Amino acid sequence: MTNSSPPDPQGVGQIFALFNEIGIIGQLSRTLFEARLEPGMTIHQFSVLNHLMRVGEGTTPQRMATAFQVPKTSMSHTVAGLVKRGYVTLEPSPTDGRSKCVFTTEAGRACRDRAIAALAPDIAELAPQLPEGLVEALLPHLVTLREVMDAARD
Amino acid sequence: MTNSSPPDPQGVGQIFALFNEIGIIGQLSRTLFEARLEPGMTIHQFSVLNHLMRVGEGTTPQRMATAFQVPKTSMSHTVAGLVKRGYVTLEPSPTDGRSKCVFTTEAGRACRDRAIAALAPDIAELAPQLPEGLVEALLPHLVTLREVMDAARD
DNA sequence: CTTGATTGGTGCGATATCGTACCATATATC
DNA sequence: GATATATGGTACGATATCGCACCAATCAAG
Repeated sequence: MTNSSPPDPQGVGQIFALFNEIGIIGQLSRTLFEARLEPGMTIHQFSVLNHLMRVGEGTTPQRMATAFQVPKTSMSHTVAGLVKRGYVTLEPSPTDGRSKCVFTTEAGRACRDRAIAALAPDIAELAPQLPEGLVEALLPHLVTLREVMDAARD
Repeated sequence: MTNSSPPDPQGVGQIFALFNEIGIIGQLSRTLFEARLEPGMTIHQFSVLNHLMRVGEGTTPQRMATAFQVPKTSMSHTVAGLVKRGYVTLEPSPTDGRSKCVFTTEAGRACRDRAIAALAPDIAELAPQLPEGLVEALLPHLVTLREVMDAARD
């Protein structure tokens, strides 16, 4: 407990530990996921596919870059990979000559469904090992935490 | 809600959403952290430094690789970076001719303290924006979730 | 309309991640 | 002790991530 500054205004150490746990769990779930995705497919690629289908088709790479909090060059690379696989198409924006718009293809939707189906067994195996009500207890609080952090980045 | 298989044994969709949130928050906090670490320093490098000081000096790279759930080549690379910066030393193991042992140097400890001090203001700024008791509500549940997942990987 | 600042995207180079193959040491079996 | 298997680490190549510089289109002033 690096006890240097005064009194620890409001559980800074606690929040630090919180992010530590979240990071570890994120890493564990990422490894879990990647093992089931089709070879060569990235979590990011899957996430983008998922995002398009959940949030809406036709967003721009830049918007997804900020949504995912990654540099635009990274998003560019991810989208390029999906294009190469034929899972999304990149159309020039009809309203803004600089932008492009991303749409999932039929193959993309199928791929996403396949991926989720491939993931489900692992999750179903994990589920009964979790204490009753744990997920329900965590999820809403995590959502608010994300919302606060999302809003906090000016 | 990919409604393909039968009845969704036990909130598989919920758990999926849970991991989704955790992944996003992890990404947000990673970006937050990286912005404050000294230039060229990775989260992984900081995590290793932190791990050594919290869990114990003298572990082997391989043990840390499994602890962090990353391939051993990645851990090797991370440790090499820390060695190059003079933050850890790699000694041959006295009991096992194959292994090496990792120890933090004085500079390494100083670096870790500096990093935490650099991070604290951001966290302190975030803290008051969080609902009362949120961290306390989340942390224990996240710990058990991590423990279950940790135990689940045979 | 012209100038200057902003914004979306790409090209490129440096570094990180990670799978495969490989080597050395250790452990098990006989 | 000899052989087989397992384990820790490294070398190397392929891909991912990301900062920086650049270009084109938009927007804001004047």
